[in-house]
Amino acid sequence: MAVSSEMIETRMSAFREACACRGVKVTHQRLEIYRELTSSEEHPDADAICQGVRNRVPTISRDTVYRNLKMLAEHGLISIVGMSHERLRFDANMELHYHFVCVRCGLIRDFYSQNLDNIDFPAEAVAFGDPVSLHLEVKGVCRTCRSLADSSS
Amino acid sequence: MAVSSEMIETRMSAFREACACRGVKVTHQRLEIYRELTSSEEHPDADAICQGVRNRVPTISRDTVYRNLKMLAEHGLISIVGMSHERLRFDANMELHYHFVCVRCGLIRDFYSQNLDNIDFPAEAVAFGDPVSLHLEVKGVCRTCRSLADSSS
DNA sequence: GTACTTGCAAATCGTTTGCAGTAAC
DNA sequence: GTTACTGCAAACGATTTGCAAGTAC
Repeated sequence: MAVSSEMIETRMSAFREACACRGVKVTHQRLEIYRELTSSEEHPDADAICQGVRNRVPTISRDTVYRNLKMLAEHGLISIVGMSHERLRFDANMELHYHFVCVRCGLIRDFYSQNLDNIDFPAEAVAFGDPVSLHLEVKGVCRTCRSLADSSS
Repeated sequence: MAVSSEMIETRMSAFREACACRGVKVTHQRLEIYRELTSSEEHPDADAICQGVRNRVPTISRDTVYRNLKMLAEHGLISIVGMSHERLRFDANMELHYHFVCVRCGLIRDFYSQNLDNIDFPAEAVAFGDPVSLHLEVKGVCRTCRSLADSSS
C-alpha cells in the first residue's frame, strides 16, 4: 500500500477516460475494483480484491469482481500475473517491468531494470515465429521468509 | 516427436534408476507416463498424456496420470510449464532452457541460449531476497499461425 | 429507452482425494 | 508380507454462465 493518493487519483482519472474511450460503462463497482487493484502492490487475487472492495461496497458479488477483472484484462487495462498455476492474480501496473516471486510465501513484487529492458529477442526464439513480448521472473526467497528460516535454525 | 528412440531409451534407463534411488516403485503405468512425456516436444497436458498412454495401457485412469505427474514434479524428475493459467502442462526436459509460447495456438517450444544463461540476477530483484532461479519466456506468433493469418488477409 | 451490468444461483472444468483391491519390492 | 500404487467414484475449488432486475448513458 505504498501507492500515494495523488497517484491513485491520477490513475483513476486515466481509467475513467480509458473506459469512456472504449464504450465501457463507468459503474461504481468497476471503479472500486480498479481502485482496489491500483492501490495495491501485492498483486492480489480475485478474492482479496473482492474482500477489499466490500469495505466500501458491501453488496458487491464475487461474480462481478471476476467478470470485471477478466474484462479489464481483455481490454489491456490490467494484466494477469503469476507463472504458476495457483489462482489468478492481477496487476494494474502496465509499464514494462519484471517480477520477483517468493517460492515460500508467494509474494510477488515488481522491479524495473534497464539492463533487462535491453535484452533482444534471442535468435533461437525468433526461429519459432514472430516474437511479441519477453517475460522474465526471478524466483527466490524473500527477506521475510529468509529471516523466519534463519531464526528457526 | 523428434526425439530419437535411442534417446528415449537412455532417458527411460535414467528414469528407472532415479526411481530406484528414491524408493519410488517402477510400475508399468509410471514408466509409460514418463515415456509419453519424454517422447514429446509438445509439453502436453495431463489429458493428452493420458490419451497417449492409453494407446499402450488402455485401462489407465486419469487419476493415475495426474497423481504420477504431480509426484514426479515434486521429485524434480519433470517440471510444470506454462506461465499462463490454462491447464497444467509438463516437460521432461530438465536442462536449463527457455520457452517460446505462441499467443494464438498455445504452442510451447524449448530453446537454448548461452546469452540468456549468462544473465545475472538483477540487483533490483536481489533487493527483495535471495534469488534462486530465473525464468524467461518469449511470447509471439508461431510460424504456423503466422501463415494462417497471412493467407486469410 | 436501450444496452450494458449486476447479483444470484447453478454449472463447469481441471484437478484432488478416500477407499478397497492390486502389484512392486 | 509390507508398503506403495492403481482405479473407481465422489469431492473440491476457482472460475464461468444464464437469467431477471437494475443502472449508466
